[in-house]
Amino acid sequence: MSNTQVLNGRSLQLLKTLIERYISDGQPVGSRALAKDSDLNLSPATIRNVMADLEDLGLVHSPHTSAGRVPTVSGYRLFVDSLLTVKPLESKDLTLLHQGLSLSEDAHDAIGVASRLLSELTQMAGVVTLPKRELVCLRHIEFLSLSHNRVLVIFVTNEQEVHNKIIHTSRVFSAAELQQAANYLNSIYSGRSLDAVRKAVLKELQDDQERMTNLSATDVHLAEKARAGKPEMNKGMLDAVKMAQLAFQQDREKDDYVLTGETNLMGFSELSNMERLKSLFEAFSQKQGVIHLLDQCMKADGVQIFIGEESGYRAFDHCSLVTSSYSVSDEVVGVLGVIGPTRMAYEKIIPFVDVTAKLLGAALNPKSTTPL
Amino acid sequence: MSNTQVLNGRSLQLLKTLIERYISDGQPVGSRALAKDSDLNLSPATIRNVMADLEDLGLVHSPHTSAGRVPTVSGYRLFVDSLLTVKPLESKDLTLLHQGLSLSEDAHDAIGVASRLLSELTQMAGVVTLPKRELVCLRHIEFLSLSHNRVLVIFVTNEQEVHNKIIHTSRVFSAAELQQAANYLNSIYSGRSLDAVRKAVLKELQDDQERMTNLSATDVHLAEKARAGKPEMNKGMLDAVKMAQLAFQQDREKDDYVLTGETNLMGFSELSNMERLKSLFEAFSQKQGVIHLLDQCMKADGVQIFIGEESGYRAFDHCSLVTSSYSVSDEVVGVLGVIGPTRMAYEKIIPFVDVTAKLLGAALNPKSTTPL
DNA sequence: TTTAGCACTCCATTAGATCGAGTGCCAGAG
DNA sequence: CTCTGGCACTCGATCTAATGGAGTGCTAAA
Repeated sequence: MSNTQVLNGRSLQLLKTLIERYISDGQPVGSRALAKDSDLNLSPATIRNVMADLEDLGLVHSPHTSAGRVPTVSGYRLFVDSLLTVKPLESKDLTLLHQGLSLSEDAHDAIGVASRLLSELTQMAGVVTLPKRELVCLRHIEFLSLSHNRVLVIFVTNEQEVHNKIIHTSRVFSAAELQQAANYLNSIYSGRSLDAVRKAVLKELQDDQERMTNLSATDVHLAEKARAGKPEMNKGMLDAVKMAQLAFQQDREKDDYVLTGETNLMGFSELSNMERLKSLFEAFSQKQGVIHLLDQCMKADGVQIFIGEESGYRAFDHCSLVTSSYSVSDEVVGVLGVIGPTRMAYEKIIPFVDVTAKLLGAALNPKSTTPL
Repeated sequence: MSNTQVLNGRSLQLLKTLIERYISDGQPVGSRALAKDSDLNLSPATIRNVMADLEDLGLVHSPHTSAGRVPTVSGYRLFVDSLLTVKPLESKDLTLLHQGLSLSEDAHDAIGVASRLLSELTQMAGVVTLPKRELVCLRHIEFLSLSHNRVLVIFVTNEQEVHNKIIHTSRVFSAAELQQAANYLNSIYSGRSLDAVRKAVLKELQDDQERMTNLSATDVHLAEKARAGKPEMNKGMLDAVKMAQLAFQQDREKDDYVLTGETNLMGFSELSNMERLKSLFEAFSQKQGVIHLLDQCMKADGVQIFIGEESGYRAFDHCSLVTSSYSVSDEVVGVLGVIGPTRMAYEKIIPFVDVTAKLLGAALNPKSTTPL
């Protein structure tokens, strides 16, 4: 009984050839074809025995009695984890990537270009998340008074990106007050990450709260102590901090990723089922599911792959997602990848995604971050 | 021979019932069904004769010998132009529209809401163009120095919208210079439409050019004359104007319209053909074709309809587009509409689009435009 | 352990048969 | 002249049966 020694080199090699064949043809692979494709000189009958074993292990699957074999998700998994021989990126593609990304104006532009290149060169869908805010540094903040107690907050980050948001204030502020507040915030928080600013601002407010409580308790000693640590915060500064708090509080950006080339997915037969296609596209426009998936990929750095149902999202059941995180200054700030049918040319896509991530990271690198 | 008097009331009424029936069923309508549906008490045979006439006129069409009749594009056109009895908007929908739009924060928000409501309430795709720049007024402009001779331009418009753009300058400007330039521009151009600003700025530059030429020709007299009209422009102002020119020069916004609910279109059988669907979605993501189409709708005010091939874009061959322009202060500034299969319930969609346009206009109205 | 042979299964394709919806046309009624 | 009933005909849709081929599983022998 071969069960003790099932996953020997030979069966693995056969699995590999089977998957390669299936990826290129899209047809279930029969024992005869496999016998010819593999270098091992085996008869179809032998191959059939091996296939039976692989089927027992859940690595391949027969759509029906007299069809060949098709890889299962576990089969693909084993394949990409240990059987795959990655093909180096074609130099043509490398050139295109390099040119496209090095010419980009600002972060958003670079991300758009990356997404477009991913989708065009792979003929699948390309996706790139926006850099997460923990790693984005504040360069400059500005306030502008609007009508009805509303203030427009504009801030520029280290990636030359401009963000803006409208906040509601408790009273009307004069232009001078706003200017002063901005000056104050710029002097203290410029250069720190958005997330750090958010935390620091919260702390300031808490400290102030405490101080107030203490003062109202007329415990002069404690108030003195609290004040000792840092300079007294005057009314203007407090307003500034409050505004900053409103400005930086968690607003999961509406635009969390850039997706392009979705339409490429409509060409694949495994997605020609309208229901599947619809739920996939709905997932794309609802975004949150996709965001969650991509967030997971950000944790592990390097290339990450979800095959078929592995993602846990029904909409992605017949898709695979190949991602890689990209970094700025050795810190992971985002993820990019390719979405396509489970049957995709992993050996090409993996290095492709890998390189794109590296080049995008390089393009975003604050090479030119001269302070304001 | 009935050819002389073909389009009498009876045949028109039959055409109307046929189209209504076809719109609700999606099946070719036979003479028997039509005989029952219409109030005229006619035998199927008579109906068949009428149908033959309508077919000669190109208003209906038979998919094959023994099928019923289906309206052609001309049939639909006649129907919507003169046969249609519009149904008043359901009050439930009206309420939803009203609530959704009146709560919107800023222009972009309102547009997003409008698009979403259009798609959700019609179960088709909703589209809304951004207001065109001729009607958007500048409220405030600001410059921020970036690295490498780049300057970030931020401007706020009357719709509480913030736009930003990076321009490349010929030399590095100090923060003070930029501040001064912004002050200058704000004092002159604030409150004028973006388009007007663009034109005025161009004129300034031309005038200056002339003055320079004249001066270099040492024709003091002419120079004097040129100078007489307006105060001398100093170096700083010139820089400011040049920067403004860069900032406002035609950049057809990347984001010219907001489209939602595309996935609703995947449910319609007439779009279940993957090729059609793909080319339609490609048109959506390429945008320019759609923009051009919508621009056409902006010329005529009121509801505008493109049925099937009428649009001239192959991708829209099996779709209809019902649009209406929307206005702020009695000026048409944009278009909104619904995209669906040619077989759609025009009698409901038309008033729906009409009302949505009016409500969006109202929501965008500068009710709250207190100056800065 | 591998291989050849054989019976068997199942899909895909084709062809034929049948049914029903609907048309076109004609001849007769109003 | 208009409308209607009747009839032959067309065509799609659906079902059945037949056929071929690809591929398997099992067994027995090398």
